[in-house]
Amino acid sequence: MTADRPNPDFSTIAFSFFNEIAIIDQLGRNRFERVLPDGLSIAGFSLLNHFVRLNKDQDTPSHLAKAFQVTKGAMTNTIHRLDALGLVTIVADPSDGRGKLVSITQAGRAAREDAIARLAPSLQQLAGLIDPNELANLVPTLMKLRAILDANREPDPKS
Amino acid sequence: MTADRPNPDFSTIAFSFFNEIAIIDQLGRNRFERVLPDGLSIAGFSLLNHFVRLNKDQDTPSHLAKAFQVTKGAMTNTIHRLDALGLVTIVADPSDGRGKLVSITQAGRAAREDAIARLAPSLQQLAGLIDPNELANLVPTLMKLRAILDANREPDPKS
DNA sequence: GACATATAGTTTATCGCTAAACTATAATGG
DNA sequence: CCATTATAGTTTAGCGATAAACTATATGTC
Repeated sequence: MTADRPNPDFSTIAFSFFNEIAIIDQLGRNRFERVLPDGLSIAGFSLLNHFVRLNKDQDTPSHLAKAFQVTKGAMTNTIHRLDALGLVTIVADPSDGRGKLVSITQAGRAAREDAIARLAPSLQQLAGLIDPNELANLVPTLMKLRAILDANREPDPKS
Repeated sequence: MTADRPNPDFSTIAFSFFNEIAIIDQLGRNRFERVLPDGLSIAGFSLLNHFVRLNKDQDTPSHLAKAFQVTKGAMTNTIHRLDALGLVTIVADPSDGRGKLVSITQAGRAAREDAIARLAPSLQQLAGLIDPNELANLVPTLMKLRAILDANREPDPKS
């Protein structure tokens, strides 16, 4: 009678955990969003940042969607918004009639720099409030959990 | 030239942290959402759960919005959806012409029970994949961070 | 009591995301 | 080669959230 129910303690812990995660996500997202340049969203900034960090200047939408663990539709939207702002360019993939290639523009690089500069004060403030080590210690465990959750999704593995 | 920029290490850590948080939130949300009864969202379930956990059976929308750290508009939406499903009732507050009082119905309690039952296998699975202690150890730190982020939001404290 | 201001709730516009249907091109295997 | 199946990208509908404008009622003050 108890064996086939999940450990009640675990349920409680999991609820608390996901609840904190959800609130932190909301607060963090909000904090960064309101400081970003006009049309640039977190999604857009992350994409620009991706190009610079990995020192790539071309990538396909489908690969980007996988990298950010987001649906293709979401990535279409993000890319098209950045394109409208002139921060990326989209061209047909010469070697695959179905595909496209996305590149970051000079304006895109500049917008990323600008965004980082705007983010600085906010990060500066957090650095004064949070012990960097405490934060750093959390990351590996979160990565592990993320990997477990990612590898064990509920059914319908369509992609 | 470097003194007025945030510690680069901290920026990197913070980016990683919020990135993991965002992905975990998405995966967790998705995992639970697809297992919930038809019209019931996480927002709706959380609200029903709130009533039961705190053993309340009446609350005002504005208080609920604060409790969940959500805008009034979002709470209006959540409540109206639950009302449409018959899981809560909304009546005018007799002692305040502006206010309303939300109550959970019997159907709402039943829907919550049902949701918890449906959640069980998913939690069961996680319990087998994640060390409960590891998860439990994370929670206090996350709560502390959440409190800091909450207390130090960016400008425009309208609410 | 009247006016200024605060609070409760709703509405509308916008954003990012998912899911699912759809188009078009590739790749595979009789 | 042709039919099947897989993959790339787009589109549409729906959800939850924010922000800001709006209505209505309370409250505080002179």
